[in-house]
Amino acid sequence: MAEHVEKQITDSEWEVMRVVWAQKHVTSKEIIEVLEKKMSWKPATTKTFIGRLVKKGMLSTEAEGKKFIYSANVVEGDVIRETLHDLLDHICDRDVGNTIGTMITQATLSVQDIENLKKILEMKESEAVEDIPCTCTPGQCRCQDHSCGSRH
Amino acid sequence: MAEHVEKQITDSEWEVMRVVWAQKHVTSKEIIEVLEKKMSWKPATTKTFIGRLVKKGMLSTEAEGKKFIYSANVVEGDVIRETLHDLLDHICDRDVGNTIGTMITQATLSVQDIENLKKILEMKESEAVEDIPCTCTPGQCRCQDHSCGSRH
DNA sequence: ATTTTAAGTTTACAATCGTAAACGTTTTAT
DNA sequence: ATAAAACGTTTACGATTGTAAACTTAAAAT
Repeated sequence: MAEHVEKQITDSEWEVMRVVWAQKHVTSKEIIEVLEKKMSWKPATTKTFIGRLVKKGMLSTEAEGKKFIYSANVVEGDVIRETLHDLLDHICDRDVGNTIGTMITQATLSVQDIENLKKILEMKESEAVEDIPCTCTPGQCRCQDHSCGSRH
Repeated sequence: MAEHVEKQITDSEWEVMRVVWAQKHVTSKEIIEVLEKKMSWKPATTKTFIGRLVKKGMLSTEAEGKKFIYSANVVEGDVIRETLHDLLDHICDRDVGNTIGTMITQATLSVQDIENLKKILEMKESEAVEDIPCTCTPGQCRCQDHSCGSRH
């Protein structure tokens, strides 16, 4: 599992994928209905995105009976992971911890979530490093100049 | 602080912004040099992105002496927050906790980071909810059908 | 003072994206 | 059996993005 998703998906395509992920296999009619409601897209618009996703290899079609049934070729988690990875590519490694902190601060979490996260953090403790090296390109981060704490 | 950043920035533009954020004010020459090295961009390419960022209002120019000095109109943290927010827009509220978990799992964290995050989590505990309501559009998430745990 | 050089601005151009109509087939309803 | 509806495919078209050359003007070097 955890296939590497090379292809990025756009915001609009993501809307379509969510419908497919939510059901296991869907017809275009269902996708169109959901997004007509949510996004106010004309049926033609949704059709375009479906077509592009099929071309990109994100969706599979199988003629079930007479019409097409769509199913996803990538799992939601992988797309999320890939997106997060892209974001982390834009920030200094030393700043990742703070960014996660921001996320936690802004999120609504359940007691269960917090429980889980605490557990994950504890496991992380074993491999925690004293000082994270900055691997930024010189000129794109202050860490090189003077030893900066995180979140400059 | 924490201005709302309406304008999205593209990956390429982000590269430019990082150079500006790293120094407080830079000349185009410096930006060009850094990105010629890192991205193998021709000077003209970097110039284009600088121009677009100025037009978008992300960068300010002030003629210091004879030439221009660029400085950022948005802080890095806000752009990061905005990007994270956009990502969260694509996933079910009930799944945010897990997504953060994924992030923590994949990140390299320092002992200090873990310490901080634990503290944040503890503070979060007070406002932790028992069950996070799913606010997804019907048809884009399974939570509606049957009570699903997070990460379906 | 002229020529070079550097900086900023314009123009270019293909690829992708958002948005959608039009078209060709196949089903389904009349 | 025909007409109408539905589905997938093509075509369209302006906006944004990545990539960069060309142009203009001002500064620096000779």
